[in-house]
Amino acid sequence: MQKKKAPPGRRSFCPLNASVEMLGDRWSLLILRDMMLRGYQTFNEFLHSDEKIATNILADRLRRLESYGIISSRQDPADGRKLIYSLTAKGIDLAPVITEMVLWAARHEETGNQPLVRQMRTAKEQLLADVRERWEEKHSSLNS
Amino acid sequence: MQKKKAPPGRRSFCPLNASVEMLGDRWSLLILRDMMLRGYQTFNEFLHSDEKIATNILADRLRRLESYGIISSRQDPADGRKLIYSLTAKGIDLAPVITEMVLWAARHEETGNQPLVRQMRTAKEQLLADVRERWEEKHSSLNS
DNA sequence: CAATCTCACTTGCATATTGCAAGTTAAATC
DNA sequence: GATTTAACTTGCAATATGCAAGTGAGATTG
Repeated sequence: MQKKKAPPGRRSFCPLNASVEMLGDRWSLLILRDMMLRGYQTFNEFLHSDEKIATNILADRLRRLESYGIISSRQDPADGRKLIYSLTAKGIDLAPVITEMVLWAARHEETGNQPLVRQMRTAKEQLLADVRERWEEKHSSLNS
Repeated sequence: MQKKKAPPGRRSFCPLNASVEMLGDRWSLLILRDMMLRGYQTFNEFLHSDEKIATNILADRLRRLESYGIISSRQDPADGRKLIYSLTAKGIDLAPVITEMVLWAARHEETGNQPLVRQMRTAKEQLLADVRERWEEKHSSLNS
C-alpha cells in the first residue's frame, strides 16, 4: 500500500477532500464503474457507454485517473492501435465507494439496473470479493 | 423511503449516474461531511471550513442539495438572520458513501485526521450507528 | 500494396461553471 | 442610531465542458 504525497495544490488535508479532488466530477466514477462492473477496457468501449461522454473529456479523464495511479494503460499486444486500460490496486479498492453510491441512489431515487442493486444489497461483501477476485485473476495473468 | 422520479434530463438510468449527477462536484460532499461529522449548521460555518469555498458557490450548492432533498433549512428561532441547515434522512443515509471515500483516500494518499480514520477503520459500523443516532436525537427534538 | 477503415485521440470554438471581490439587505448588537 | 453580523447576490475574469470536425498510426480489404 504505497502512498503518494499530497500534491502541493491540495485545498486541505482531509481525506475526503483528497477523494473529491480526484473523483469529484461528473465522469470519473462512471468510467471506473465501466471498468469494474462491466469489464470495459478500451477508449471506444467507454465512449459508447450510456452516458455519452465526449472524446476530449474521456481522454482527459483517462489521463487524470492514470496520473493518480487509479488506472494504468498498455498497448494491446494483438492490436497495436488499442490501448488497454485497467484498474490498479488503488482503483479496484474504490469498489466499496461505488457500491455505496449505487445503493444510496437505488434507495432514494428512481433508477434502473435492479438486478445489480439487489445483488449489492443482499450480498454486498460477496460482490466486493467477486469483483476483487476477477481483478486478481486478470492481474496475475499479466505477470506470467 | 420516498423516491423521487428521475428528472427528465438525466443521462442514464444507472443509480451511480444519479449519485454522480447529485454529488459529483468538488464541494457537495465536503459540505455534507461538515454537517455529518462536524455538526456545522450555518452558512458561515461552512464558509470557514478548511477548503475555503466561495460564497456564491456555497449558496448554489446549498440550494441544489436542498432541491435534491438531501438537506433542509429553517430559520434559527433565536436569531432571525441565521438559517439552520440540516440533513434529511436521505442526507444522513450518505454516511456510508462518505466513510468509504475517507477510508479509500486514507489508505492510498497522504492525508490528515488520523483519529477519525482510525475510528472509521476499527469501528465503521459503530461510527455509522453513532452518526445516525446523533441525527435521530436532533431530528426528533424538532418535532416535539 | 494501395485504398479504406478503425482506434485513440487532438483541435477549435461556443457555452457553462467556477472563483474572486465587492456589493446588498435584513436582523442583531452596541 | 450606528455598527456589526449573517446570508446571500452581482459582475466579471478564468477555467472547464461539450460538440463537431480533423489527424495519424496501425489494421483490414480488394
